[in-house]
Order: sequence, then structure tokens, then C-alpha cells
Amino acid sequence: MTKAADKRRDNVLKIIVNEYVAKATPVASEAILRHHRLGVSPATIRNDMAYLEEEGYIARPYTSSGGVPLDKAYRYYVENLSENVDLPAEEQQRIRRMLGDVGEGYDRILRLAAGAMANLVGNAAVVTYPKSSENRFKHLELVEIHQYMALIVLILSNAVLRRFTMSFDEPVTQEQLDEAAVKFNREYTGLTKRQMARKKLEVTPVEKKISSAVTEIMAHEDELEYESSYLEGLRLMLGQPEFTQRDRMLGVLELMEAKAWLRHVIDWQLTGEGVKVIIGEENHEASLHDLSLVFSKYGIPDQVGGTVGIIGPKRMDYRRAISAVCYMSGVLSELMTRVLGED
Amino acid sequence: MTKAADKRRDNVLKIIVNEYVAKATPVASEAILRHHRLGVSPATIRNDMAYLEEEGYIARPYTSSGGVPLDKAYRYYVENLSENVDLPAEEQQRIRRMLGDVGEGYDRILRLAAGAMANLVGNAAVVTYPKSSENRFKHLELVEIHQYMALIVLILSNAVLRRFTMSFDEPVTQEQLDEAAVKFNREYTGLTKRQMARKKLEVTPVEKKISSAVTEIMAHEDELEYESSYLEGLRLMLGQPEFTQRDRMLGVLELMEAKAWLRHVIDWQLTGEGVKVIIGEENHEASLHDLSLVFSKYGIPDQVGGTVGIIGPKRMDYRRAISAVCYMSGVLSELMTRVLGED
DNA sequence: TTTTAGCACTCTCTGATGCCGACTGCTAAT
DNA sequence: ATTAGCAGTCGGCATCAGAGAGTGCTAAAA
Repeated sequence: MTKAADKRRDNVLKIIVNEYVAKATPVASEAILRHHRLGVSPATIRNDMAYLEEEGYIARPYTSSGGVPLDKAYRYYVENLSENVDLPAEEQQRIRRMLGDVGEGYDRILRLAAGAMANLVGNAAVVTYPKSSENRFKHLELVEIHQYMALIVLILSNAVLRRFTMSFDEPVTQEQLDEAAVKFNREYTGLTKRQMARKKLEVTPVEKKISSAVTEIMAHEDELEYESSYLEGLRLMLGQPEFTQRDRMLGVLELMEAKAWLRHVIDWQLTGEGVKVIIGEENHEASLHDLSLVFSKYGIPDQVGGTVGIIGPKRMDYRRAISAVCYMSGVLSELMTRVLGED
Repeated sequence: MTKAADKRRDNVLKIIVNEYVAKATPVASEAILRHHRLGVSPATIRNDMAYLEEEGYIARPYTSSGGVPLDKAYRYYVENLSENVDLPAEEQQRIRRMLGDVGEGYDRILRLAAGAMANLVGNAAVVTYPKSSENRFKHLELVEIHQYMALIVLILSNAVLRRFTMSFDEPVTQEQLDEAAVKFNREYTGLTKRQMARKKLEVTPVEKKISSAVTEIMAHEDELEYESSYLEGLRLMLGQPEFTQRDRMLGVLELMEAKAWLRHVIDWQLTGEGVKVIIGEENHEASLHDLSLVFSKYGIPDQVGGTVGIIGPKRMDYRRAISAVCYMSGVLSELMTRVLGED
């Protein structure tokens, strides 16, 4: 008998989560029966709810109101109560069509990807710019701007490209620059910055200056990761009823604009594959304590990768969010593979 | 006598605007005297306010409350009542130090610039990516990725750089690509896309494909302008008391995220130099009817330029906003000049 | 003609009050 | 272990009254 009772309790919890996610109001014992014919009376449900409350799955905003799920409930729900589903085929179609062809650089596509995810789940979505696990030198180009200044274009293994200008103490010619570029491209292509440092080249002062700048950029690129990211759907997230209180809304807005929380997500991401779900208090960062994150890596393992994820109130449709993140990371990975070739 | 009275009325209007900007509450006749010793009684001020109301400068939220400025008042204020001031020297220092050195591409600096402005005025600020009035070809670079695919790097006259991959029907070698690059660089450097089209080169099929892609990119770059822009300080703007009502807040948030309004600003900007102020209903776009914009071009006239501006509720410190926009556009212009050299 | 004093009037804001409806917890019966 | 019934709790809403702020108007003064 206890087995059947356990099952019913799971069911009740599942219904509570679903209902609360949909309606954002405490769910009452009778409301549970209204839509789902379990063969029992409201009183039984109330007993079950009392049990769930005692065990810390749900809470009541005030005495004798309906129950709202706690972190523990969401966690249990994600782990045991919700079977993973694929994104509906039509949604998949729409996204694929929207992303269409590459060509104008990642910027546009990543932004669109974030926007699509956001709309899919009605919350904010973020996509970080892809980054090499360890960048490798791919190509260098030097263009004279004027006598004492050159434009340096550096392409790295993640197909990211950096350009910057550099001024010199002595005059330089385009010939000199070409020579330097040829040399660097011959010697450095395919190397990481550490391998480059190990290789002692004979260089002119001008070349030395260029090479150290290149190394610095590569180091910087290895660090910088969340600096550039695409966050879309803020309006959707902040339209959720949890943000009716003005200060909470502004607090979250501030958090989002600062983007410091992203660092946190990325750190977490370092461990393991697949879709990660962080619910409320599970976040180390206090400012995220009443939000949830669903995110995943994308990219090519051990080569390039970024993070794609969803952020919203704890009351979110985790099933949908997980599907969306999972699918989108797949699409983006595929896209990266196509762009980078077999490399 | 009427002359003195006019002057006093101007003064009253000025005080009303200042007070309302600071406090965001209707300003009462006695409140005006509280802080500013005009040599008259409250009743006189009331008469003046009645006059101002009749003339459409101010309105009352309800019978017998204080007055709030209308669009006409702000316009008059900006035009006649507020002498332009420079940004405080210390602020100038801080911004210059913050922007520091160029080097990592515009992205970072433009974002910082927007952030600084936003903080300066307590509203949202936007900086668009600089764009050539008409882009010129500057440099092309071709790198083989594999047999049927190449990475194309195109540098344009605004120092903007585009890279994209292209696949070919026939195998290509790096030698072929180098040859093509040399040819294009020799023939096309310094030309606009129209001049390029006029010049009929003899090209191989591969080169033809590359060249048409380049032209397309240049055309695209000429169009695309507001696509990439940096919007900072949303939290500040939405923290203003005019957005206590939830729907207005979400409405504006939606507007900001879509960024379609930027197109509007840019269109307006086309005419004339200097700092532009658009107040409330002066906006053609209905969605901006209760917001104000303060913006300006920056860049090098007839070469490259972008837009820098502030957006906020009509109740904003126009004097400060104008100073900030003016100063920032100066700083960015200077920076562009330095980066592009004399060109 | 312009300014001032005085006063009645209008409107917002706040807190108190009371009632309705929703839902539970408890007890006792099944 | 489940159910029925009922008393009790609490949020939400509408109503109301009083205080405070500030004006418009009128008539007198400058």
C-alpha cells in the first residue's frame, strides 16, 4: 500500500509543479483534482500535501493557502518526474530556417539563437561567444597604415579574429611587415601561445614588438570569455509575475546588465557534459538565489566551445527549457563544425 | 512692466522644470518660493502659473495640484532657459582614464563609453558601431581552410573587418588564393563598391565568386548600421519614477530590446551637425512619445561616423545630457581620428 | 494695472474597517 | 488509510473618513 501511496504523492507533486509553473499561484488541493482525476478525495490530497510540506518539498505562503513548490520539489521534478522530450519538430524547423546560412560572422547568428531560445521558453536566454579551449595561432596579417603605424590582424583557431593598430618608434615599410608576417605564419601556425614562447626565433625589434603583442592578445583571448555574449528576452523574463515587485525587477535587471553572473555559469560549466540545471539556492552566487539556470556547452569538444543557456525565475518550465537548450547547443555545435571544417 | 513680468515668468518656468526634473512631483507655487527668493508672494506665482498653463507650458495632473512641465516647456527650456555647460573637469578626467588606450577593437570601448554616459545622466545611453558614409575597400586576405573552402577576411575603410568562409565547387590552393588576393588588393584598394563594379577585371571563376561576395558584404555593410550597437544603463532609466507602472516599464523594455527605434534616431541624425534633442511628441515614432532623446554624431565627417545618445523619460536633466553627449562625441571622434591615422 | 491676503474648495493619500471567498486543518466516522 | 464535514485563517477588495497639500477666486491694496 505504501508503494501506491508514494506513487500518488509523486503524482501530486508533479501536478503541483506543473500547475504552479503554469499559473504562478499557490495550488489548492481541489484544484489538483479539478484537472486530474485521481480516484481520491480532496482530503487525501491534503494529507499528501501535508506530508510533502513536512518533507520540505512545498510550502504555504500563509496558513491555509495552497502549496507552492520549493527548490527541493523542482530538483526532484527535474530528476525523477519529467521525462525529457524533444523540441517539437515544427519549432526545430523554424529555428533551423531562422539561423539559415552562416556568412556574416557569428554575431548575428548567436544573437538570433539567443532570441529564439528566449521566445521558446518565455525567459531570458544567453549565448556566449565561442572560445578555444586553448587558442592556437592561425594566421597573421600586417598592413601599413602609415610610416609609424600598422594594422595587425590576427586569426585564431576558433576562427575568431582580432585586429588592432600598433605604433612603432622607428619607421616601417610594407615590405618589412610582409616579411615579418611570412616569418610568423611559417613558424607559428598551429601553435599555442606556450609553444610559441618555447620557440626562440631571431627577430628584429619591430618583430619582437609585434610578437609580444600577439602573445598578449592570445592570452587575453584565453581569459576573456563572457566578455562578449548575447542576452535576449529580458522583457519576457521580467514580464513574469515574480517580478511584479519593482525592486526585484530592478535588482534582476541590474544583475543582467552587469553580466558578472555569467562568469559563475561558465565556472560551473567546466565540469561535465550535457545540460545542467541549477535551481535557486543551489547557486553559489547569492544574487541568483531565486533564479534558476539551465545551460549547456556547445562547440567541438577540446577545440572550441561556448555556453548556451536560459535564465529565469525558479518557476520555469524546466522540461521545455531543457529541450530548448539541448537542441540549440546541438544546432550550434553542428554549425561550428561546418564552419571550422575538419581542421 | 510687462518686460519684468515676462522675465519672472521665464524664471518661474525654469524653476518648475528644474524642480520637477529633480523631484518628479508636481511643483507647487509655494515650493517655488521655498528655495528661490523671488520678491513676490505665492499668489503672484500662482497667477504666473495660470498663465503658463493657458499658454500650454505646464499642466496639472488634477485640479489644484502643482504644475508639471509639458513638452513645450522642455523645448523652451532647452532652447532659451538653459545655458550650455561643459562637463565637470573631474568627470572628463574619469572618462578619459576609463577609455584609456585603444587596442582591443571598438567593442569594448564603445560599450564603456555608453556605460559612462548612462551613469553620468542616470538614464540609458547608446553608442552605435561606426560606419563609413560609403565604405571603401581596404584590404583582402584569403586563407585556405581546406581544399574546397577558404576563409575570407575583408578590411574596410572604417577599420571594420569582416570574415567569412566560402566553399568552392573546384579545389583551390593557397597559391591561387594568394594570387587572387594580390590582384584584388592592387586593383581595388581605396575604391567604393560602385567604383569596383565599374572596373572590369579579368577573373577566374573562383575569383569571380570571391569578388561578388566582397561586393555583397560591402553593400551589406553600407546598409547595416544600427545592427550592432551598445545600449547600457537600462537599469538606471527603468529605475526612474515614470516607470513605476509595470506595463510602461515592460513596454519600454520591449522597445529597447527590439532596437528598432534606433533606425529612427539615425534617420533623424542625417540632417545637420551638433547635439539634437527630441522631446516626447516630437518623435515621429509613437512608441517614443513619452520619451526624450539627446544624441549626436561622432566620427570624422564624410568618412566614418556613428551615433551616440541618451534616451530617457521626458523628465530628464537636459543640460547634463547635452553636456555628456557633446563631450562623449568629441572624445570618440578624437579616438577615431587617432585610430584611422590621416588615411 | 499689478500684486497681495484670505478663504473655501478640490483632490490625493493613508489607514481603518468589514465583508466575501478560497482553502486548509482537524476531528470523527468509514 | 481514506473520507466527510465544519470551524477557522487569511488575502483581496471595496468602502469610508480624515488629514494635508495646494489651488482658484474674490476683494482689497499698491
